[in-house]
Amino acid sequence: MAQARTKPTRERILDAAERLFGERGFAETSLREITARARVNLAAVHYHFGSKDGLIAEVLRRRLVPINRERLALLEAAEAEGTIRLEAVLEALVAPPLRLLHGAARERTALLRLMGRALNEPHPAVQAVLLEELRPLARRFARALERALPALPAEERFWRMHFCVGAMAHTIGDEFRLRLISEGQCGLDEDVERTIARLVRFLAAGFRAPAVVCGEVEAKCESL
Amino acid sequence: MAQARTKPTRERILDAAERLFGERGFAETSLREITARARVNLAAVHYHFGSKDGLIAEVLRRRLVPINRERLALLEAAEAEGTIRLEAVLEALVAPPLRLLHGAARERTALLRLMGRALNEPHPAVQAVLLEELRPLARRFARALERALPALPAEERFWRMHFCVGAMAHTIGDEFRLRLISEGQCGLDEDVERTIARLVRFLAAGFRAPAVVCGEVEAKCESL
DNA sequence: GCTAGATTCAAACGGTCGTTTGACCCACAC
DNA sequence: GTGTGGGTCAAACGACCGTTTGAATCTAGC
Repeated sequence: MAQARTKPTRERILDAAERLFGERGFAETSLREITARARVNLAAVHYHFGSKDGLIAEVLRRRLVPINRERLALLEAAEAEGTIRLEAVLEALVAPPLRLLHGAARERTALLRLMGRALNEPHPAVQAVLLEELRPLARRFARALERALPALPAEERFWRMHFCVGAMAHTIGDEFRLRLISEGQCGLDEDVERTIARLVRFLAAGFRAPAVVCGEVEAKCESL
Repeated sequence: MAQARTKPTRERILDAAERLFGERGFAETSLREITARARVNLAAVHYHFGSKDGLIAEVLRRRLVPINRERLALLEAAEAEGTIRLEAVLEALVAPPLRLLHGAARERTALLRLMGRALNEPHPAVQAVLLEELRPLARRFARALERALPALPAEERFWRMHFCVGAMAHTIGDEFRLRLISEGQCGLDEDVERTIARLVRFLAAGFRAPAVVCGEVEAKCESL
């Protein structure tokens, strides 16, 4: 903590904001709470970030950019092999954010709840950052999945990517409900690599399921 | 609309609140916006609901209670047969909220984004309602899944329920990102029953995947 | 027609919010 | 020493928030 005192103001604000946004939400956290926790003057936020929206965007970017860089690196490594393994693609998508759970124990729940929740935040400043950071990534992964599953119809592939993102975001952002479901038997404090393996296996099996074809809907009860 | 004018104040408030909460979020929507849209006096909110938190809780309950009633009805119907089919259990969970998409076209996005997002809302009033309404439901479904998949280790089952909830919530709440991923090729406006079939098949395949066992994590790259 | 209770109304309350201002501090170049 | 500019500070601004009040209005029952 002796070091924390000498940290530059800008980072102290980001750290405090990340923590409080994660615990309480963006709109429910005031700049006064953030600057009080960071032991910094209220006006410093506007000096360094321009506005509250600017701070929100920077809080998100600070974590999202390295995560996405690692995702792309893992994806390229997976593509370097001759054939693309579905599991490798999925792991490239879900592992980087989950591995951040190994960071400082105090910060981790706040940070990750924040990231998981940001996906569903209607706030325009939040959506703008996510759109900018995630759009090229989505295109890259869509192409990789197409190569890994050439037989799967495009429509079905998109829907399954959608399901996949939901499962990942919920895993990242909402440990609480897992504990509720399992009545305390499961939690994110178990080995992270095992959690990743569980998620990847679940998703891979879903992606490999036979596609739902036209005319099948009415008959699905009998056919399954 | 001639009828809408004669609707009781209480329902006019709920309708307007549902719409605005869905579009903008709970904290970002003021009671003044809600009462203005409902063409109702500001104080009517406190007369009918006690407080803004009371209104939020009622907005959620109005949709959640019938959905959960239908979920339980479908689940009991599925259990009435001798053996529990996994697909029937999953459909009982995901179909009721998705079928609400058939309601009035204007309202649907707002309503469902609201429900999907509420899961990740840290606001205490929101969490209290969800906890109360979802806890008994989670226990019922956990038992049904145990019967449908007796060979699956409990730990793995809980994790997969978690993944499942995430995929469902994201499907319900975030059509926007699906359109983004698919570059406009997919959307929730396709046949709802087919969407349900897609989701159920994806989830069922995930649930049926072999469990991740101890000691497997390090070797998973080679074994898969 | 009158009363009692339920509902609606305009107006204001105190508080908190994001933002702005202008003075102040201090390290460093000249 | 002096000026300069990046950074910090306390204080205030106007706007908007959820909530409260007390009178006005409506609706039944007698």
